[in-house]
Amino acid sequence: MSDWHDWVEAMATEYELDLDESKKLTDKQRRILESAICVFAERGFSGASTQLIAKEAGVAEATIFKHYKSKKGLLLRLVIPVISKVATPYIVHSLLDILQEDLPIQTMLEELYKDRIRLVKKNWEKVKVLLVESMFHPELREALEKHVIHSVYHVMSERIVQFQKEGKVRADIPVHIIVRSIMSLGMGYIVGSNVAPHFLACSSEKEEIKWMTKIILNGIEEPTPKNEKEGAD
Amino acid sequence: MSDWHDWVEAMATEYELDLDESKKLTDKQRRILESAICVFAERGFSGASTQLIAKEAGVAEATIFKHYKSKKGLLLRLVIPVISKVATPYIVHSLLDILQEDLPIQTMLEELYKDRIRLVKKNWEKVKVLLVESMFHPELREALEKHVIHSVYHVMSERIVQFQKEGKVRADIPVHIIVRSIMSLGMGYIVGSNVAPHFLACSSEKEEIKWMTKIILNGIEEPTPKNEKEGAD
Amino acid sequence: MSDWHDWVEAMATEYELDLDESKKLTDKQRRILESAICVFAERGFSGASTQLIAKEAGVAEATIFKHYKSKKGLLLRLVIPVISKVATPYIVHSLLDILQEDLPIQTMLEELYKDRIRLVKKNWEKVKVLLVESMFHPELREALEKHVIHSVYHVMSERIVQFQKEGKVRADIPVHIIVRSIMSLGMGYIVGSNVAPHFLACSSEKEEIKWMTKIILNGIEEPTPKNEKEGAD
Amino acid sequence: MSDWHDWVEAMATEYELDLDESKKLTDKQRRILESAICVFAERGFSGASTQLIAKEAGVAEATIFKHYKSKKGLLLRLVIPVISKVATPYIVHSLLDILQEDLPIQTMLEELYKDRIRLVKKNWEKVKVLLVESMFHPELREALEKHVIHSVYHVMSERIVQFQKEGKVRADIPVHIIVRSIMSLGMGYIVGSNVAPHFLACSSEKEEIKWMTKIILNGIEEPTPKNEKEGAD
DNA sequence: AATGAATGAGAGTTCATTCAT
DNA sequence: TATGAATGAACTCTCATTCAT
Repeated sequence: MSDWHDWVEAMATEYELDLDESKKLTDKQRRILESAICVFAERGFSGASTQLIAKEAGVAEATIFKHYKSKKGLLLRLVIPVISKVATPYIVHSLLDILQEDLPIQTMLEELYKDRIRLVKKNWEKVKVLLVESMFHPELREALEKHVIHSVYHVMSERIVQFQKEGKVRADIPVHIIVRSIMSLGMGYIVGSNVAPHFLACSSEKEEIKWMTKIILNGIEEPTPKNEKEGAD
Repeated sequence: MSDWHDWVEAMATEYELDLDESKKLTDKQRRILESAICVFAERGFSGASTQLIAKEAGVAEATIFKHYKSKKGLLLRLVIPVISKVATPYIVHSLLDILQEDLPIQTMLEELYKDRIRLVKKNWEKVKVLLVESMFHPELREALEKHVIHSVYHVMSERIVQFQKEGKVRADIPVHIIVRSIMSLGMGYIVGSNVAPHFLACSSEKEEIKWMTKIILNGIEEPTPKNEKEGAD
Repeated sequence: MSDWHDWVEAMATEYELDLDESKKLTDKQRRILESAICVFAERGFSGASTQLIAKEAGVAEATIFKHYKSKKGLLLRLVIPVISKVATPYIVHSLLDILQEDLPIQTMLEELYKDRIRLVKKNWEKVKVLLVESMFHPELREALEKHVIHSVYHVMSERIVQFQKEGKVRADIPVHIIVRSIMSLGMGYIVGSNVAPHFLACSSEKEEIKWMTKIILNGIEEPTPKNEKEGAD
Repeated sequence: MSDWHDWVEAMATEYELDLDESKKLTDKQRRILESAICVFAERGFSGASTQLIAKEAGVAEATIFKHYKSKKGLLLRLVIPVISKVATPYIVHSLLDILQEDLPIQTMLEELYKDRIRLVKKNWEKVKVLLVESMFHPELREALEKHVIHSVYHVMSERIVQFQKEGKVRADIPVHIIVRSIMSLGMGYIVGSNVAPHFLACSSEKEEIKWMTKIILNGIEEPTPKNEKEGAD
């Protein structure tokens, strides 16, 4: 949380972005951004041409370059906010909100999933662009890793450790695996509901979240009331 | 499992691929393929230039087109085998091998993870290309969905249902959620170990698999011996 | 005469041509067109490279494609006007002007030749391109046939029939042969004067036209001495 | 008629052609030639690719170059014979045969047309290639002009002059115009029957020839027995 | 005699970007 | 501010041709 701000600034400066949202976007600027999100999401950064973005936005190609200096600048203009404004501080903050509330684990997890899933679904196109392009642009990858993943991991693992100390989470499981598992189920749901919603994510969101939480907490195994379940193993 | 063969044939025909592996590849052909995997994985399909692929392979650009007719043909030549030869029949087959062996769940899951993870890790670059490009090429997406995801889902869900009937898996959890959760944890591990291995996947593979399996089976919650944990639910 | 308009529109649309001449051509656009006519005429469509056309026009190659979308579009931009604007309506119109004036046959033919020859000579390069390329581009061939040849043939044959009815043209000769013969002599002169002017077309144009007309009307045979048909000549 | 032989030799040498027909063509050689004629006729020299020619001939591309050294050599191999073997000596010879037979003009013209038309129709594809390509290859144009056109013109004009002296052809018409007219009608028929046979050449060949001859000899004008037809002019 | 493999040169076309207006 | 015109560089792909076998 200390240096993403620098990175954002540096990127914004390098690509001459104006990140001050108070200077409200003109109509054309907004249309360019929307068009760009859409085209990037559909064809990827390299596959998108400024020509097409301009056409979809209903502006001249040159206009894009008046505002964003370069194609990559346009990408960053879309993606930096996801990292800087939306992602990191907001994530961490709202995460902390939830984590610090001293809720029972189950409620906490449910809130967590509900919140995260809503967030990602609302920004799905942007998130998709960010995830895909972070594979091909090292700066993006690093920023994503360092700021988003790391900080999320950080706050979550701290809370998990606390839960372990409180005897509410099994202390023998390595923390990183617990954190990763929680995240994996969430991502799995989102990806599944975008890739094959009809059989990978076919219940209501509420149901899905309930079960994901249950599985994380109690696993899928039928509890064998009296005798040890793994006796035969 | 019935028509992926047609799709593969159709694609191969459209892009004039010779899928008969018995016709051994020339040295140059092999180098082209290797170079292509590498460059596609690094920069994505659109971002990769045939010029660069040729240079890395140490051949003339024209040579690529003598063998693969078009850039997209080259992509498919890499990616179709992952779907057709490696993915579908192999996955299903080896999956069935494991699923039908009538092992206890835990062993089965461990075997499953071990096998799948090894498979994906071995072909990670190809898999990465396939996953990313399936976002931008509808034919790929459809093939992946229809043949790989669907068939894997199919065989797995059948086995889960069977476990449920045998009273070994909780029958109240919807099958699709169970299947997705198993897959999610696996993918989460693989992605994590490629994205941020130092904190998302820092144990030995064996350890990781062991814990993933445990979590899936028993969850993370500390069993509270006396009172029922789900009493409040 | 009913559907050439559609064809022209369709072609113009397919190749994104702006046929509205009121939007005056840029200087560069004009130079591109001139260069293209010249290069196509010299080397044929396939033999001409956009690179050369660009060089001769003194513009960048990319500029050509900004204006004409494709090489074939450029060809059509040259050739459609010959069919649409110059050829069909103009030909028919001016043909009708001449044919309807109720001139004696000889004057009519002379006017016809004079007019047609001037027209074709002025646009010789374009016409040459059109003729040659219509051999290799079916759409062109069809348009040429359907619209130019057919409509010219139509108006001419009607007039000839009328002449035949008036007893001014021998009624036993099939009309199509008469029309073709008139056209043949004209084309023969034009081609001859372009191929071997020094011995195939070595008189003044006026002379040539006079004699062509005479031959069509009275043939070349020496009238058999008894009754003078051209006694006054 | 003196130096076409040199030209042919020079060309043959330059392109390493073996013109000695006694060395019978292998099956593949023949297939290459046939394929080449066909492809050149369909797409023009520049538009034809050796790849396509090879494919249509059912041989490897390299095989073409074993036999003909270069693409242009292949063209000349097709086209030189039309000029050298078929065209010039044969034309002149058979022309002379006809011209010298001392037939009445009408019979002579009919024979001429019949003979020429048969010849051209039989070799139409080759002739088409020759005509079109002579527009783009100066050597071809010169050879065609110098040897074919010139020599044909030469023998024909001599015969016409003779007819004029004999009082069988009007002496006031310039010879070149007469020759050109005869050729024009013939070419007009051939072109017409290839371009728009249904309305430009819709009678039987015999009929067509009969009328062409009639028109050349007596024109199309209705003989007006008593009063002067051009009194009003 | 015939070919599969290979290629340098160049084809047409698109790219992101600049600039005068 | 916004754009039409323009472009150099790079793109995918095809060309005629060579060479080892």
